[in-house]
Amino acid sequence: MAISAWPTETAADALAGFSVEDHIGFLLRRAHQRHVAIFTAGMAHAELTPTQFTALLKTVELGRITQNHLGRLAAMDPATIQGVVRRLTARGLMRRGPDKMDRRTAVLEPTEAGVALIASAVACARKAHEAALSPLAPAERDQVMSLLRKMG
Amino acid sequence: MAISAWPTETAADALAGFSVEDHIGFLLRRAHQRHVAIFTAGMAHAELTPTQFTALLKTVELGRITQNHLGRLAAMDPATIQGVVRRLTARGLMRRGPDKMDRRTAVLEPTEAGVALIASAVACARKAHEAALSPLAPAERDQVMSLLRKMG
DNA sequence: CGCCGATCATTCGCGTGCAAACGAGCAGCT
DNA sequence: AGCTGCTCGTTTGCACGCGAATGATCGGCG
Repeated sequence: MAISAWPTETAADALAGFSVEDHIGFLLRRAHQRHVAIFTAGMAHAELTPTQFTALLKTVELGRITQNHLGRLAAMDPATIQGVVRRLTARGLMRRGPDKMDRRTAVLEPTEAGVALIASAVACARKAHEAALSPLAPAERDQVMSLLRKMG
Repeated sequence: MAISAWPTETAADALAGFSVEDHIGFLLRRAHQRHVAIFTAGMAHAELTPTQFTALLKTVELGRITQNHLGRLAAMDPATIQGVVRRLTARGLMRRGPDKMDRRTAVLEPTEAGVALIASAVACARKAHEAALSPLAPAERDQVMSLLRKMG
């Protein structure tokens, strides 16, 4: 019997049937990379990264919001949102002010420039969304959005 | 007519019907983040990041490979794979040697420690794969893998 | 009132991810 | 031989992303 003649434990055994290309993490990383590339190219004139766009848009939508709260809505931890907000305020796209009720928090609100920029940025984001999904049929686009939402 | 009474251009117009949560980039970023968290937790004992795991696995599979070639297979650009390989070689999981035929390239190969580590790492990666897909039904898992492959 | 756990924001360190620029080496072509 | 264009690998700079630690503040509870 050929099977019993195999070594009991080999690296090949553990690797059998495993391919990185079939790993969900690999596919997610690749798809995300591709979207960032598409988004960045389309957003060239506005110079907003995907995370900066998300943070600024949420701020414009909500008007006044705490930094950590904004981070939770935008799926960024406190350490990350801190840097994003710092870069956006440095560019004059949002403003930070103190909160009279809670001296720990910094309340954020968009500036005129931020509101003005977000309109054209949304248009670019729509195009990036379409471009990233362009390899898929319309029904498939709905599917992948729904499935990713469940995985979130 | 109410419509003609509206302002010609407002930020609200551009934002109408747009929600970051419905943007493919946002969903990809969130799903990817979640997978990295799951993978990292499961790989705690091996101390391999997803990219390090991918690079090491590919090296073990192929035996001898050029750094840039490895990067292409693992979906990392030259600047990124350089850092990944540097950390893996520093930990003694792979080795770099010169190529007699082409003095530009550095040929990589796994060490004994690298081969030994990859076996248990693959088991952890399988678990992370299952855990990341756990919110989905079996048929949906195949769907999302197939769709992400098309988007790659 | 004082204490204590939770929350807010910041900082450090490490690891991706990529554009851009660079020097070295290879191959083909004249 | 020289030239040209390509590839290989590296470095720098910037931007996420997060674990962990820190300090300030808030809230509730005794």
